[in-house]
Amino acid sequence: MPKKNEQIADDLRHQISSGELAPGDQLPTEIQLATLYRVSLGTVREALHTLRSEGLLDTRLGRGSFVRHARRRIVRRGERHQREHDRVPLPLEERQKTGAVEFDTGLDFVDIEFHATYRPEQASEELAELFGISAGTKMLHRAYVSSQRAVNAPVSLIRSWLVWDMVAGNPALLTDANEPWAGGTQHQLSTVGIELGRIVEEFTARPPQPEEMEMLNIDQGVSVLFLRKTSIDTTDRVVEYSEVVMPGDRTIAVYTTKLERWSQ
Amino acid sequence: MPKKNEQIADDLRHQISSGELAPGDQLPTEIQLATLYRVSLGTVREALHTLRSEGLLDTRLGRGSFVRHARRRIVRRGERHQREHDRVPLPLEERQKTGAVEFDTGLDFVDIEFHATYRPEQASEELAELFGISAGTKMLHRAYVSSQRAVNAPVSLIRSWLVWDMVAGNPALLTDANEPWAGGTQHQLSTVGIELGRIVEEFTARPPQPEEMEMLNIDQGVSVLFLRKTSIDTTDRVVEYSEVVMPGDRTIAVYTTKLERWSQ
DNA sequence: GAGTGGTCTAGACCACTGT
DNA sequence: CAGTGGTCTAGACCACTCC
Repeated sequence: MPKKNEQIADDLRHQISSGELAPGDQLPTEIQLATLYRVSLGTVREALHTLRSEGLLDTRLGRGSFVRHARRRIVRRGERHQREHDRVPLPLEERQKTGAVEFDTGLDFVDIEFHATYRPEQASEELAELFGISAGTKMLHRAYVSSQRAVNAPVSLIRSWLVWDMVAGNPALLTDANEPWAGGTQHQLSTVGIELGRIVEEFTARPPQPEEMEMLNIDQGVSVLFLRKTSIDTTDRVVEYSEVVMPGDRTIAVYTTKLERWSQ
Repeated sequence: MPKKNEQIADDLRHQISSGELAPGDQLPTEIQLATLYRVSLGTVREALHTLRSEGLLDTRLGRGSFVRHARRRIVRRGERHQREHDRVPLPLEERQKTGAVEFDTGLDFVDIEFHATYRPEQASEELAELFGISAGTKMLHRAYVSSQRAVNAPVSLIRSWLVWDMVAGNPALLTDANEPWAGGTQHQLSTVGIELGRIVEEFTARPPQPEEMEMLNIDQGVSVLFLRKTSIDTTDRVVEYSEVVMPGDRTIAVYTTKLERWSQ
C-alpha cells in the first residue's frame, strides 16, 4: 500500500518536471488538492512540504503555492583566495574592477546588492580560544549580506570577526562606511601590515535556522551549506574568522587539488 | 502567542542540553507528552520532528524516541588526494598501513567496516559528456559503503565510474574481490599507466533521499553533504568520476588554501 | 498481546494577502 | 471582505517491536 502523501508528491513532481506545471504557475489550493485526490488536508500538506524541501515550490501565506523558477547555481571557487591575494598589490582602479563575489558568480557588479554592518563586540570563549586571546577582548564584528538584485535571492550571509587592536592602526577599517572595499579583506589587512599565509575552510551541511530561512529566502527543508573560514597570516597567527551560510539548493563550492607529479 | 510545537521543542531541547535527559535516555511516549503539555498528538509530533532534524533524537517505530549519543564528526581533508598520490610508488606493505578513510577519520583500521560492489554499466548521457565518450559505452560502476563499526554509523556512500576499456588492461581492477585495495583508486589507476594530475570537487547541500536516510542511518530533516569528484590525469583526460553522500550532521569537509607570497 | 510510533481523517480557528 | 495557508484538535486504524 503506497503512502498517499508520497503518491501526491510524486504526481505533482511529475507535472512540474514535464512542464504541465510551469515555473511561476500557481498550484490548486490545498483544499482543491484535497478534494481532487480525495484525501484530507493534512495529507496534502505533507506532500507540499516534501516538494518545498526539494526546492520545487514556493509557498506564501495567504497567497498560495507556486512552482519555483529554476534558480541559478552560484559557484564558489577555492581559487578565490589566491586570486584576492594576487590582487592586493595592484593599484586601486585594478582592484575595483572585479570583486570576489563577482568572481564567484560570474555576474556583473551591478547585479549584486551588497550590504555590510560593522560593530564592536567582546570575544566569546570560542573566539578567544581560536585567536589565542582572552575572552572579552574587543573584537570587530562584521556582517555581510549579498544578493542577486534581480531575483531577490541572497547568495550568502557572512559573519566575520577580527581582533580590534590588530586592525585599529587603520581607522578606515573600523567603519562599514568604506564597504564594499576594493580588494576585499586581504587588502584591508594589508593596510595594517598583515599578509595571509593560508586559509582553512570547513564545510558542513545542516537545516536552516528560522532567521536564515527568512534572510536567504529559502523554505524549511532546504539545506544550507555552512562554512567556517579561518585566515592565518604568514607568521601562523589567526587574524580573521568568518562563518558563511549559503543556500544549499543554489550553491556549489568547488575545490581543485593540483597534484604534484611523482619524481620521474 | 508562541507556537506550542516550538515551545515543546525548546523545552525538550533544554532538558537535553542541561543533561536532565542524557544520551540514550528514552523520552516519554508521544501520548504521555501530549498529556503532559496538554496538546494534541500532532503538535507533539511536530516538536519531535524538529528535534530529529537537529540530530538530537533517534526515533524508532514501535520502540520510542531516544536522546542521541553525540556522534563523532568525521573530517574529510582535501590533502587526502596529494597524500594518496605520494603513496602510490611505495611498496605494498607501506600502502597497506593506512588508507584514505582512516586518514580522514583518525580511526583505527579495525574500527572501519568497508564494503564494495562492482558491476558493469552503460554510460548515461551525462557520464558520456563528462568523459568525452559516447553514451552507452561500457563503464565500470563501483559502489562503496564505509561505516564506523561500533556505532553503526555510515561515514559515506560512494558511487564511482571508470571507463571499462581504460582499466581493463589489469583484470584485477574489474572485480570487487580485491577491495579494499591498498593505496586506493590512484594506485589502482597507476597499474594501467594512469597518473592523476588534478582532482575537482564540487560540494552542495541537500535533504537526504529516502534510500539515503536508511543507508546513512539519519532522519528526515538531517541534511547531506553531496560531493561530485572528478579525477583528471596528467594528459587532461577525465579518468574517474564519483558521487559521495555524507551525513551533514557528522561530516566536516576541510580545504586548506596555501597562499603564494607576494614577490618581495 | 500490549505498547509504540506512522499515517490519515474531518473538522476548527487564526494570520496573512489581495481587492 | 473573501480566500489563502498555518496551527491545532481529537480522534481512528495500521505496522512494528518486544515480551
